[in-house]
This record gives sequence, structure tokens and C-alpha cells, in this order.
Amino acid sequence: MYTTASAPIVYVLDDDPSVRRSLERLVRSVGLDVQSFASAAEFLDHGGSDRPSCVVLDVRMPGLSGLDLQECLSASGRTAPMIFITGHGTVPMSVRAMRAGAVNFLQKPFEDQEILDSIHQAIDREMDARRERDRRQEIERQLKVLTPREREVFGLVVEGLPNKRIANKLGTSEKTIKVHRARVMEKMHAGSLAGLVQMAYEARLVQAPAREI
Amino acid sequence: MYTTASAPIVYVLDDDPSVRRSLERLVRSVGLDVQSFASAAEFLDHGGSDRPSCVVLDVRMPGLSGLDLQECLSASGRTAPMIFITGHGTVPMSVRAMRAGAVNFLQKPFEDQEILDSIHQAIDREMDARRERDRRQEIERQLKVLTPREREVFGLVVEGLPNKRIANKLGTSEKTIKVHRARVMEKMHAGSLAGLVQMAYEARLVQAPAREI
DNA sequence: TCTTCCATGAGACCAAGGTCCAATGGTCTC
DNA sequence: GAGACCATTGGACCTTGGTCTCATGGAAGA
Repeated sequence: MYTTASAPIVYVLDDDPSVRRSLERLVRSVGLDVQSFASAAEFLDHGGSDRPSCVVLDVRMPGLSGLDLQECLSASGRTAPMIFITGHGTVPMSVRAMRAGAVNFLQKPFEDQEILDSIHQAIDREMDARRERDRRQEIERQLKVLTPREREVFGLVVEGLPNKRIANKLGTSEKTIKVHRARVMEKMHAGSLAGLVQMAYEARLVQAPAREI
Repeated sequence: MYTTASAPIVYVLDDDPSVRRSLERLVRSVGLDVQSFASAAEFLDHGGSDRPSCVVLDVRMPGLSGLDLQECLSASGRTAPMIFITGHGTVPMSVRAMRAGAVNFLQKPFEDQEILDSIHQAIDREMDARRERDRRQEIERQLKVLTPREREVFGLVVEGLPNKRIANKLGTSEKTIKVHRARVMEKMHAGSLAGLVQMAYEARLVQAPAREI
């Protein structure tokens, strides 16, 4: 089912060994890889591979709490979706976690199916986010290859300006724009203007199109 | 600050008149319009204007509960962002509300600033959603004006296919495609191919661009 | 039946994009 | 200073897109 790049992995963070064991068994039972840690610090030390992942974690752990870990990860740009589990949760605690983007916040005891559903949802979300991120990064990598002038031309082409107008705007000749434009198409690996515009969209670089004349 | 179309309004739903009064006062104090209802049914009867809005509501009310109302509204496609307030909330209750898209879930007593922040966040979210929705609807309205054939051509043009290839694909002549294409550009009010592609994106109608040759 | 809309097409023509080849001057780095 | 990279431009040429006018046959609706 998950054939893109590498298989997803579920990280379990709980200071209670028996909880870890039973979660590990549960996750493995549906064919997903799993790795457990007894604390947030241990998890952070591990560094993490590049595999798509989600995190199932107890809110309250010795050292860094689950909520702290969530904040810490999102501040550092790592975005694994999180599923919180807790024995003694409070409303403010759950709201804080959910507002920070948690997939779910479950109280013990919970149904196996309930957490499995959340895990699958988390992994789906992560896979989608990765696909989008990878595509964006690829486009940004290609954009870095453009010279400053080419990038200017890129922007105006994507806005829909004809070469003549671009030349006028940049104070140069139409001929020159043609050359830049051709190089932009080549460096960006765009097969058509439509493809180029789509790239600009996917990299969230879009300005309003030039309307009418 | 809110100059787009009509000013936003905050709907307050609570069966306790004193809570309604104090929330009304609070909301008015920051210059926002407000209208209160004693129950979900009363709010639904009111129908609601087309103004951008958000809803501040008690989870527990006589008749339809806040969570039921949330479900009911999202099922019927009305999407005002909701801020829950409650005296005796539980974790599952708050999680359900947040998972269903609530902006916040506050326990009484709460700080004035806390709920005002949530209200502003809700309104911002609503205004953004509306802008996007309006733009998409405008594009869809224009798309409806296209004949079936024109819509086919539209799709292939946006994919970046040249007229000749489109003609081939549709089993007709390049000349005919030119005619359709010109009409598409006119009916969609697109000033350029780039503009047309952007419309397809904004209406979420995008297919992968034709890569390479 | 008559009108309207749709899809189709021809011929002509201009504008714009794309691709060759070739060349110049500036800046930066080794 | 030499070489590399960048921005610039010219000319020639072909392809593609865009715009005219004019015309036909079919389908839907009044």
C-alpha cells in the first residue's frame, strides 16, 4: 500500500514499558513498522530517519512532556503528525494539543481500532504533506539554478505577460527575453507555459495574472 | 479593517441570558456586530444572512447541543467557524469539537482576551475561506457557460497541449480547436494562457501538466 | 417549421513564441 | 591575465497562436 520511497514508521513514546509493548504489538499487527522510546529526550537523540512517520505519545512523561515535544518539533520544522494518549488528560491540555495540529487526543483506555484509525489518518496526512513538500522543494531547487535575470523573466512569464511587454518592463529587447525565456523553460524542465505556471503555483510563488490588455 | 463586502458578525448561542449579555457587551466593545440566540434551533430558524460570521456557543444547550449543531451545519455545507465555551467540558467533547474544525474550546471562566483572540482568529479564517470560495464560484460560473466541447478543450489547453495535439486527441482539425480555444479565453475572461491555468488551479481543476514532448 | 446554438471547417493574415548561429562586454574566480 | 559565467543583442527561419470572414450540418427548442 505504501510504495512511495520508504515505508512509514510509527514512533511510540511512553515511559510505561507495558504500554509500549502493547502498542508495538498492535501497530505491528496491521503491518506497520514501529519503534519505541521511553522519553522525549530519547526520541530526540535518535534523530529520526527520513522515513514518513507519525508519533504516538503520552502527554505526561518524565522530562519533556508530550506537549513540549510537540512545540519543540514544530519549532524546528519537523512535522510528524502526533497522536496523544493520556490517563489523566484535561480539557485545556487536549485543546492545546489539537490546536497545535495533533491528529487525535485519546484517553486511556481506548479501543484498539480507535488508535489504529488515528494512526492511519496520521500517516495519510504525512504522506500527502511529504508529496507536496517534495514537489515544492524540487521546484525550489530548480529555481535556484536560474540567474537573477532569468528569475525576473520567470515571474513575468508566469503572470502571463507577452515577451514584448516583459522586454519593455525590464528595459531590454524582445530578443533577449526570448533567450531568457527559453533558458527558463529548459532549466525548470517545463514542457509548456502551462507547466511553468503550475510549478509557480505548486511552489506558492503566484502573483495575480495580468488581466486583460 | 473589514471592508470586503459586508462587515462580519458574531453569533452568540447560550441559554443563559447573563452569559449572552456579557458576551454581547464584550464583542461590541471591540467594534464587532453581534446577535444572540438562546438555542441552536432559534439560531437555525434565523437562517442567517450572507455576512461573514463566526459562532460562539455553549456545548450544552437545551435541545440541539453545540456539537450536534456543528455537525448539522457542516453537513449542510455552512461553514461558520465555531468557538465553544463550556462549564463542564470533558476531554472527548473538546477533542470531538476540535477535530470537527472548531477554532477553540474554552472552559468557563475564561479571560476576555482569550475569547476575543479566538473570535478574531475565527473571523480571519472565515474571511480567507470566503475569498477563496467566492473566487472559485466565479470561475465555476464561467465554466458553466462553456459548451461541453469547449470544456474539453479548456482542460487540454490547461494541461499545456498545443492546438495540434488537442485536435489530434479530439479527432478534429487544428482550425476548429483554435475557434474553441478563442471562445474559451473569451468566456473565461482570461487575458492570457497563464491566467487560464491559474483559474484552473483556483477552481481546483488541475491535472498534471503534459511533461516534455 | 423556423430559429438558435453548437461544432465544424476553409482561407488569409498577422503576431508571438521558439530555435538556430554568432557575437560583445562585464564580473568573478582561479 | 585567462577562463567561466552572465546579460545582452542581431538575424534568419519556422511553428504556433490569434483573428478575420464566411459557410455548413445537426440538434434543441419555440
